[in-house]
Amino acid sequence: MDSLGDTVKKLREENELPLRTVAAFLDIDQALLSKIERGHRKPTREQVVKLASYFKVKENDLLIAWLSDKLVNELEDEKVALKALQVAEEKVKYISKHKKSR
Amino acid sequence: MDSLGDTVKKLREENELPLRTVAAFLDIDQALLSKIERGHRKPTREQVVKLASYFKVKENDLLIAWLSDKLVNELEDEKVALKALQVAEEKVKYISKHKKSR
DNA sequence: CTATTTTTGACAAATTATGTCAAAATATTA
DNA sequence: TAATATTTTGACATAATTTGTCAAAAATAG
Repeated sequence: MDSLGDTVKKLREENELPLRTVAAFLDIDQALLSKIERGHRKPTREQVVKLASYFKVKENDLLIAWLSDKLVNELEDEKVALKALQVAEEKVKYISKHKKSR
Repeated sequence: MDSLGDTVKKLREENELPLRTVAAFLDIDQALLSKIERGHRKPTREQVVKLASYFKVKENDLLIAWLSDKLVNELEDEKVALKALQVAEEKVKYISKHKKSR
């Protein structure tokens, strides 16, 4: 049940890299990367993509972790969170079934 | 598979009210309500709550429609949308099982 | 045709997200 | 322990997005 931040921190530590190095690759301040790892800030999509290529892990895996974090975050303390997720799932299925071209 | 906007529009038309009236109750410009009904703008949580009480429908039903719209919107064109929703569901379940007080 | 209602698009104001900096806290190692 | 390197924090600036208004155009009703 890892958040994206946990995953990134693990990857960075496995590779024994300081924040500085990875942050430089992402072209952001190391303070920001620290916050991202601890879940105090949300990275951008581009940053997630860059991280996947940097650590050579599947882009989709990181994107799923990132998106699901965002969804959870959006639902915060809503009591109907689960129901909303289920309805959203139906809607997404419906849309993907009915979408033309786009 | 109705969006919140569709639901609100139906409710308003069933009650044969002009945008003007409902918008006045919400204390917003009617143009904004028009956009909300057509899904071109997202209402705030407070507005959704007000709408539920105005039309005397279950607050939770509108909130679920509103939240699921937001989630779908956030997932937009992501190919991993469904997976992300499923992971988010697991995370929400996990959190609600482990949350203390809050 | 005239009135009313709805929709649209450009714009302003407010809010939230993203990033930096410098200092404080923590960990490492000489 | 002292010195150095790393990480974390919080205040702040900037950028981006959201939320709302206004006025005019389009659509609908009478």
